[in-house]
Amino acid sequence: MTDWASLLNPEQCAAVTAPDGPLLVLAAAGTGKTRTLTYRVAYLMEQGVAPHEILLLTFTNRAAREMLERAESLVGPAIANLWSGTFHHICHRILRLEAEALGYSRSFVILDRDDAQSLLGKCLKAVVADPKHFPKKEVIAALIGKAANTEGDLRAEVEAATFKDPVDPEQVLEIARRYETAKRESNAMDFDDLLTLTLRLFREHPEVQERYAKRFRYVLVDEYQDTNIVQSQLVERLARAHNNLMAVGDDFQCIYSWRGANFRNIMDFPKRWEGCRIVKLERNYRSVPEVLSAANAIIAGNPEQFQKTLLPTRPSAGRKPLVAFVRNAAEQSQMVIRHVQRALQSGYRPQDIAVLYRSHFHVMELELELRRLRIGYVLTSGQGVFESAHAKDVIAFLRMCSGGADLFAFTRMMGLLPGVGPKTAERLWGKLGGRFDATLDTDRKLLLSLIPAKAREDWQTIDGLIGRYHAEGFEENGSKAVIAFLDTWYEAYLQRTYDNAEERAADVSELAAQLPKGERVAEFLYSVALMTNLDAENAQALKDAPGIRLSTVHQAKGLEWPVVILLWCDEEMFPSAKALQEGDDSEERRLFYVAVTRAKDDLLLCVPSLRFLPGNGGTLYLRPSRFVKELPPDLITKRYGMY
DNA sequence: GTTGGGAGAATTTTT
DNA sequence: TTCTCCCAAC
Repeated sequence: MTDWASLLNPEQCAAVTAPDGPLLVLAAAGTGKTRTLTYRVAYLMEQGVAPHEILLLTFTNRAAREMLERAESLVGPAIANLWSGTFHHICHRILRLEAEALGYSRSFVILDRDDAQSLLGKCLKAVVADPKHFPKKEVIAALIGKAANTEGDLRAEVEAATFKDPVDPEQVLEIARRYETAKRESNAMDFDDLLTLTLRLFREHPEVQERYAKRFRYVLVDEYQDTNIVQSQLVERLARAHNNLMAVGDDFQCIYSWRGANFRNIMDFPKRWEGCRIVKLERNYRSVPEVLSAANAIIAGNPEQFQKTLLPTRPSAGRKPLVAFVRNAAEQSQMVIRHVQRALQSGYRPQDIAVLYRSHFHVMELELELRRLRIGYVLTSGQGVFESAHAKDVIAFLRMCSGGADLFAFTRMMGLLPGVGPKTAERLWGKLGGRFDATLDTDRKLLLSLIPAKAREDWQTIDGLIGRYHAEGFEENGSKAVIAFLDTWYEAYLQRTYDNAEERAADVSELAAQLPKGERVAEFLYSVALMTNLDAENAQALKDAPGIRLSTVHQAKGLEWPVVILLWCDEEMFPSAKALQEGDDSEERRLFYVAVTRAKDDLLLCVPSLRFLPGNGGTLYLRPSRFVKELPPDLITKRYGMY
């Protein structure tokens, strides 16, 4: 028997060893949330709960992986039978088994954002006569997504939104209907569908719901403050029968309400789950007191919250957070680089240092400067590895080779051929009868005969690759397939299409190297749409790679570094002007709080006063962020100009 | 129908 | 500066 009390502080121990029933753990930043969750898993297993009876839901893939790793070190390889992952992953896993109950085939494809939006764009064009005076597909996509994630009414969403030109809600509804139909006809689901269709599956098929609810006798949810209505209903349906629900979260760190996350879910948890135990974790093991004081001051500005104060356990560092007022982006970059050099001199490793920012574009100048000076960095934000055109081409190729191709992969692949565009691709797909199975010689011969003369030679090469794919067992070794594709045909395509062909080819080689070993290509393809740049096989390598870290604050959630530098602490930048249009600044403040609480020892806030606008040479004067101004002067050190 | 050039717009956060 | 969309030429 494990002596839990000796391994955990009293509050953590209370959470870990809590009896059956609903449990809410309010875990402030850096108070051992992950530790508590993983020990809870270990505790349950020691009590005789089988791993396959436990469901562990997280918000990011990284959190899921980290928790599994840590749990494995406690309980050993049996942990493999535990279902853990993001809501999207778990729903995906369920739908792969149950999709037929919803009228989908089990081999449905997942549309990533680009695919989903271009499909939506087609529907929009079919409905709207004058697209110039109609919101763009991105805007419509956002409205549809908002309605889906909040179980809301699309018409109400449209009526509540403001547009340049008046918008007829009927048209938006019609676009949404067509989009639904289009997805169904092509056996495709977008990200939101993974959640909403699983919920519908449970609603319409109580026996399926019951099967999963029975199986998962214990449901554990991380980052509960960032769940949306659909997610909380899914949890409810899985856990209501047995009440063994553990929700862990911090209302201070709710930063995804723009995606439908509703921190009411955590605020109302005690009401919805009668007899729920509440445990507060407030002892912070991460940061020095100087950082915590600043964090507490920032979050105090928000009205509605569970009262929690970060209590320091570490000794003082004798150094307050530094607020550096600099002139512009160039000076900010210099400041960052000097700060990094100082940190390195005092013994930190590059990977101990993180530069955080509100939006991707905030880091552009710094990135260029780091590159110029050949300072190593790891950028974990921006376009994902799998989102670039060349990566998607390669994945489309794999999809064509491995089992039955889907419309989206087919269209993409055909579009690469000379003289073939969307219309021809559509026609070909129609003539194939809406299917293509690369394992069938008849399908391959038919397609080869249908390809227009102009593209025939290219397609013959690729068709040969498809033949080799099956003859040489590439299905078991995806990287061989990718390399063969690149060498035989794709590199030449890149050369004639892009001016940065070498870069892209190198990317593809890298991708080939990253393909999971020992996994069938089909398995990889199923979930590739749910992977982000953080989830590639080399995640571990990335974790240990040298170089300072550059990341958005959102992506930094759950992580920590000894030294944290925050860029662009200015009005309009952080808080972002766009976000303020949506409502009050409380979410931006929570986001700022998340940024500050990532720092263990040392925090630098950069406040440039001037920004060059994109385009031709305009400049904009910036005022220091309200979040900086709100910091009591005695908690920080101010510095004007460079070191 | 496809492709490439040119004009125009634009920078929030993620599964 | 970079991507996206639209139009005109093939």
